[in-house]
Amino acid sequence: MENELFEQKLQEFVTWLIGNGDSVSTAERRARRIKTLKKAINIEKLDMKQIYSYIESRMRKGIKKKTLRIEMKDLEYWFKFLGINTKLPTFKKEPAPEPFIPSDDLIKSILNYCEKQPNKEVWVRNKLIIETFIFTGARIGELINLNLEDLKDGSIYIRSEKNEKNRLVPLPDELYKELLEYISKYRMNTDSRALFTSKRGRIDYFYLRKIIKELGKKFGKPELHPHSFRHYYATTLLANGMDIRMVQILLGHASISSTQIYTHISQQKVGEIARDLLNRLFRFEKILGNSEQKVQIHVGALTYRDGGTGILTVCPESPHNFM
DNA sequence: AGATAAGGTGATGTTGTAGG
DNA sequence: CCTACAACATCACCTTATCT
Repeated sequence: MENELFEQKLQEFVTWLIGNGDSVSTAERRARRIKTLKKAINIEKLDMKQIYSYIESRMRKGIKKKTLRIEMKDLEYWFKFLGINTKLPTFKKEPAPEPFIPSDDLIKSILNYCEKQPNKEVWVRNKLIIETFIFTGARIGELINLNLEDLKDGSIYIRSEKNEKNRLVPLPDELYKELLEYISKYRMNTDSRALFTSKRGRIDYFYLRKIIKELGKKFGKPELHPHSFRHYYATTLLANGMDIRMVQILLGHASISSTQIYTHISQQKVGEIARDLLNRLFRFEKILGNSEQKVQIHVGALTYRDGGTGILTVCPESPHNFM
């Protein structure tokens, strides 16, 4: 009885949120969270003490601040809906964990495995899905929504459902040919428009995730997931010298700061190169350390701003002067 | 004007179901 | 076993707002 009343109230809350500009799915998610929060705290009236102890117990359980921030925001909306304007605790952003980036070897192994499978309808498709991920940087949602007509003139048109941030990305010639061959020979015609299909129609979000997940596990990398390929795409382009502004366009980022998330690996690469060089310099120091001899090692050419050139040299006795 | 935080929502992990 | 679908809690990506 009381429950029905609450459900009704929640429904009103959802409508209210939508009126305030939330999308349907966000509004429903907020309502669901309020329902969960109701089990732990009094949501009829504001009780800060209770809220603080709730936060404390959640943090003890190891729940991320990000999650708590979302929950507090939802509560704020809820109380606002009830006519209570309040400010609840907020939480500083935590640094994002390192993303998993598949190695070249892992990708080779997986593609090799796909090629060896007898069931061509499934595995030619799976292989091409992975290659499309790797060579376009598409998100899983974008890949699933690809249609036959999106493949044209050696490029693929990636439609982003939200914000109309669509983009045209180039495909390697070979991959383009393989995709055309897949369409004519292996594609299951269970959906009139979808590029990648299963027995029941357009390939399913959950099913595709499972395929990728299990391939990862098969090769000892359970961290692999569809978004890993997007990281691989971006870092490969950056590591091979592509300008970050071009990568931004290819990934469909509105702002460069989003693309910069992908650059840390290239920085790591810079670190490796630097370490390699420093190790060599350090060896010189060991060998020559006791010697009176002063040796200068040329490590590279320099171009000055005025156009002049010089040689960058390092004295092994004090290699730390480098840079 | 560039850094940083907040906010909205898509993505993921987990668990479970079910027909071939 | 394989393919496919679903709910849900939690988290991360990306855009926008805010602050220097």
